[in-house]
Amino acid sequence: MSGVEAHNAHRSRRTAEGAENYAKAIYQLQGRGEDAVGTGAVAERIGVTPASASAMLKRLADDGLVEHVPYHGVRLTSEGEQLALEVIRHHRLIELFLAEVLGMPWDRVHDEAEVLEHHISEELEELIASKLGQPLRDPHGDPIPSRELDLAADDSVRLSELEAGQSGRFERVSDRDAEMLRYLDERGIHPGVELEVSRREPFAGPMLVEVGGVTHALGGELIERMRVSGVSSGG
Amino acid sequence: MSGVEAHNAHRSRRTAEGAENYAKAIYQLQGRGEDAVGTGAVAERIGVTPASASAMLKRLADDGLVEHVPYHGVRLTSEGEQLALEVIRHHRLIELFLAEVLGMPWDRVHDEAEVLEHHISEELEELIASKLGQPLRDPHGDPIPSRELDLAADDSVRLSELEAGQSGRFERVSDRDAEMLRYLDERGIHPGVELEVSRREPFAGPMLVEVGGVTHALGGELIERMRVSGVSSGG
DNA sequence: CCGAAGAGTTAGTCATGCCTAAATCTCGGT
DNA sequence: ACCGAGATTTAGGCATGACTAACTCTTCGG
Repeated sequence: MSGVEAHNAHRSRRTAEGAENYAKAIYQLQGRGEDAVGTGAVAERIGVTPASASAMLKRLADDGLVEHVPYHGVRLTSEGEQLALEVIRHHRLIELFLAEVLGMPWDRVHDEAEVLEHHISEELEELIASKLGQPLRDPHGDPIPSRELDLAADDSVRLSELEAGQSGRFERVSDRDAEMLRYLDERGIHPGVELEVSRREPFAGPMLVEVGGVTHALGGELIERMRVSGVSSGG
Repeated sequence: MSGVEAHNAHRSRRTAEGAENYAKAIYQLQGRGEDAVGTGAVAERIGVTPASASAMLKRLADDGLVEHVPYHGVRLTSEGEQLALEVIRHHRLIELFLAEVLGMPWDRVHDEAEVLEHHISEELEELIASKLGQPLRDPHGDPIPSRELDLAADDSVRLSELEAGQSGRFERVSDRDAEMLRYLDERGIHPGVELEVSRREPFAGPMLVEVGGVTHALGGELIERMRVSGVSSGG
């Protein structure tokens, strides 16, 4: 009996795992856009039917995590945003921890973190963060929210937006596609490396990008997902 | 969609968290005794009402994890025992990992492991085991089942069974009582230390035990829970 | 400005687990 | 052999979260 209460009294009222996942999904779908997020988009992101998402969004609204205008989508409340950032902090700390401390390949840390992010205590979160030296970025270059849940502003642009001749630092790439991560890993293309666009082939052709003296032909999907900062023209 | 399937295809058919907890509880209640375990005992261990346990035990029986004779208790099938050992392996590896690698105090690793044991992948289990050098015991001295789920036989006896004058090696202590662990920790009494029984006070009085040149008066509850191996008489 | 396509919601189920209350079984003692 | 105490199970609910099928709302094209 007492064990159950103690467990549920994690912070104030235990947040269900489902709520955490939805908050995170909505946060990431909102991105920098101000618009409300549609039920269908959330459903697709989570991997459930729109009907399921609709029911869940209503619950989240009841819990004060989102504002829901029926038929017009949801927007996170600040409470919901806090929750999302907490989960994202967990996720990225765990990813980095698995990669750095346990040597798990960076294309596999995502799935593991996706589960564990909901199950670590505040204490373990802090121990992990300390062990890693309060890191600012995860293995894919995504910024890690601070303990106070502040997230570094991101001034990166899509690699696809660069013109031939421009160069910059490879900043980050989505962690959700393991294939893509393996592809980049095999070519030694990691966040932090400098790269320069040699040429852009027309008709949705590949972008020729020079990294460490080697030129790679990167496809359209990839250069949409890769983000670059500190872009400078010419060379 | 694909994400959900991949996640559920953990091994063959995903084992629910509840089943894992019940299997573990039943395993530990069975101990070396051959008798079936009663519904009430399981309920108490898990921290639910007997009604809840009864319903759950029926489900476990349907899933082939236990044999359930209504009104006469349950016994793990070998499948159920495998599941229990798998969870126990996770639990103890995680406890040791938290203590060794992250420096979490040994009186707090239990609660964290209790949650995480259900959520680590086989791959992470193996990475942790490798990092720790395929360890044989957790921080409380409990043996860790091997990857093949073999568990070292335990020839330890309760400290309470020792007579004055006998000595032995403190082998293990239950991880379930954080108070007790803190108490022992403060006195430098850890698994592995040699100890000798100086005297036994009558009328449920304390046992006077010498550890590293210091004599401690240990209460009845404690010496019931502490286990000792390599007992030798006289000195 | 109306009607259909498509997005979103409601209705009705299911599975997992827990609860209380009420029934039922077992077993020891007379 | 029976009775009652105590253990156990059944009955009926609730919460979380997902599904299908059916209904409704919004919006866009003609």
